Order: sequence, then C-alpha cells, then structure tokens
Amino acid sequence: MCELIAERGLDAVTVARTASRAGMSVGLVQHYFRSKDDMLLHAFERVSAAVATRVAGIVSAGTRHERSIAEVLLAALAEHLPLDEPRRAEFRVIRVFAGRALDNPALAGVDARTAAALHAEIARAVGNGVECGEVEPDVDADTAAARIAAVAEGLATQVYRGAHGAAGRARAVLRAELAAVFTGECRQYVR
Amino acid sequence: MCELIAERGLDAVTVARTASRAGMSVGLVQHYFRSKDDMLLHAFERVSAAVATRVAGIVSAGTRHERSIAEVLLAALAEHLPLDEPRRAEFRVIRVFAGRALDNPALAGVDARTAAALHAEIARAVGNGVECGEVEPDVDADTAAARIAAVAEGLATQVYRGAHGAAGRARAVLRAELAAVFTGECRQYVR
DNA sequence: GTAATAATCGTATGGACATACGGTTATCGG
DNA sequence: CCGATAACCGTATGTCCATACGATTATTAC
Repeated sequence: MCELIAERGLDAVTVARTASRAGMSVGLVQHYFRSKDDMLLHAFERVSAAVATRVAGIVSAGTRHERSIAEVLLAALAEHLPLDEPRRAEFRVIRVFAGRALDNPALAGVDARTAAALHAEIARAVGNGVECGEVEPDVDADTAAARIAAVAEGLATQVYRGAHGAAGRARAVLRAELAAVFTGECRQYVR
Repeated sequence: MCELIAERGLDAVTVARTASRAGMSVGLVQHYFRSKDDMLLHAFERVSAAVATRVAGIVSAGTRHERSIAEVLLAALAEHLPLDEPRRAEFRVIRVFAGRALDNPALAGVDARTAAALHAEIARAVGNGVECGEVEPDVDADTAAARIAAVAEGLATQVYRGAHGAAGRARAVLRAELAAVFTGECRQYVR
C-alpha cells in the first residue's frame, strides 16, 4: 500500500485498490483493519518505524567502528535525505501522511512521536559530545538538536523538490551545521 | 475556502461546502472555476502570494528604517513561523497543499516556485551582505541561503507540531543561524 | 432599447467508494 | 474428530460528490 501512495498519492488509495494490489480481497483487508483510517494509520506507523530502525542501525554500526559522534550523526541524518529513488518514494509517503496529519489527530500523534524521538536522539548525541569533548560544555543540547533537526528536515524538502543544486550541496550543508556544534576532538567514548 | 481547509482539512473541501461557506451557489463556483482542481490551485496560489507579499512588506519596511540585513532577514523569516493563531491557520493550509503537491504537478509547481523565490531572496540578502561588509567575502550565497531556508522551514514544522520548547526557542535559533553567516557590521547600504 | 454577455441559481445524474454482511474454507487445540 | 476461531471471499447498500445542464437575472455595449 505504501507503493500505492508513493506512486499515485493518498487519494488513489481505496480499500479495494489496496486489496487488489496486495493480491487479496476487500473482505480480508476488513478482517485485519477495523476501518480504512486504521489501515492508513498502521501504514504510517510502519514506514516511520522502518526509517527509525534503519537510522538506529547506522548509529550502532558507527559506534562499533568508533567513528566520531559528528560522523555518525551525519550518516544518520543523511539517511533521511531523498537522494535515491527508494528514499524518494519513502519520503513521499511520509510527507503525504504528514500533510494528512494536519487534520487527523491519530496521524499527527505518530508524526509528533517520530519527530520527538529523532530530536531526543540528536540531543543525546550532543550531550555525549559534551562528555567526550567534541562539544563545548556551554552548548545547550536541546537548542542544538532543534537546530540540527530543522536543517535536516528543511534540506530533505529542498532535495525532494529538486531545487537547483540542492541534492549536490545537502550533505555539505549538513556537515557544516554539525561542525558548528561539534567543534572539538573526541577524547573518550561515552556512548 | 482557506478557512475551510484550515478548520477541517482538504477532505472536507467539497465544491458545495465551499460555495455555501462563501455564501454562493454551486453553479456560481463552477462559473469561476473550470473544475475543483482549478479552484484548489487558485487557493494555493492566493495563500502563497499572500505570505510572499507580507514578507516583501517587512523587507521594504526594514530597509526604509535602515536596519541591518540580518535583522530584516530575521523578521522576514520569523513571519513564516506559526506562532499565533492566524499564522497557524495559514501554515496548515500551505502544508496541506504541500502534502497534496506530492502527487499533483500543478500544486507542486506553485510550491517549487514559492520556495525558489524565497531562496533567491535570501541569497540576494546574503550577496548584499557581502557587498556591505556584513558577510565574509568567501561565503557562497546559494549555500548559505539553502541552509537558512532549511532552518526556517524545519523550525516552522517544529513550532507547529508543538514540540517541547520549540516555540520559545525558534526565534533564537533563527538568530543564531543568521549570526553564523552575518558576522560583520554593515558599513554601507547596497540594497 | 435591445442584443449580448456575465452572474447566478437549483437540480439531476452518474460514478466511486467505505462499510456491512453472509457465507466458505482452513487451522488447530483438546 | 470436532468445535472454535481465524482467514478469506464477493456482493449489496447507502452516501457523498463532481460535474453537467437548463433556466433566470443583472450588466454592459452599441
């Protein structure tokens, strides 16, 4: 069904089409989901969780290889950028839902929780950076995290829109933004 | 009709409801718009133009009062933040359309043009900053503009979502971001 | 003043869709 | 083996909506 959303948008998502695309009957879809809204909500949760899982994987891999926090964070945030087709499709799905979330409390909840989780993860990274010397001690983790999250989100939009040169410079902008916070060398690993 | 979108979302927008809300008949709406899509497109153009106009006003007022470029830019970007109810409503409308733009080329065009115009305006401001000494000469205007636009957009999302503390710190984050680019004092006005 | 054009209305039609429902087949615990 | 529960199907129903259409009233142009 995410396929369907990515290809033709939420309006094209009818229970019947979704069923047919999944090779099942309308009745079976109804067996699993109380209502269409329910189905949509599950889809949003699924796709949000999918990217969160991938990001978590990147973080743990980076940590294992003893990369600096800034490097790991860069990789994690770049994962959100719609730089190739699968990620563009995923981005489209998430944004379509985000648009719908504006007048659907259930979807808005998922959106808010996902964003809060990302914010928390970034803030934690900044906090750890302070511990290990990559970040100046007077930096406020929440403020820095808000700023970094904002840039990442805004860049993703620009890249998706195909703004002139956006895809080419997105990674550099992200790196510059992180460099403004992670100004020191890592002395010890506190993760 | 933007009222209607802001209150109940795009799904609630039917030609009949829109007509009734505007105190006219279905037939009259049809007289002015070839189709519902046409009506929606006009609405998106109207609301996009409205915020662009307000921003232009802020810029020209700031210029008249001989404020620094960074100050004017801060005011212009803060205008996009959904910090009060009218702006929240407007934000909702624009984002709802942006969501729809993902599978509607006509809406996507409006979105892209609006974003490009904002980017160009910021880039011009940075360029002027170089001329007048507020910005280091080696700063690339397009990259700086992308970064600033990304932060502004991301912050707006955070504020709207009601992320913890987002509304309170948004302006400060914006100011910090601008301070990273506009590092010098203005020596002459080249606008 | 009259012809043409714009503004305005109300209704009808046909299509699409979510959901309800009654039924059938498979799975499995006891 | 058998009762229950889950998996699964197809159709029917009622609603909602965009658009078409024909009619009526204002406005303007000549």
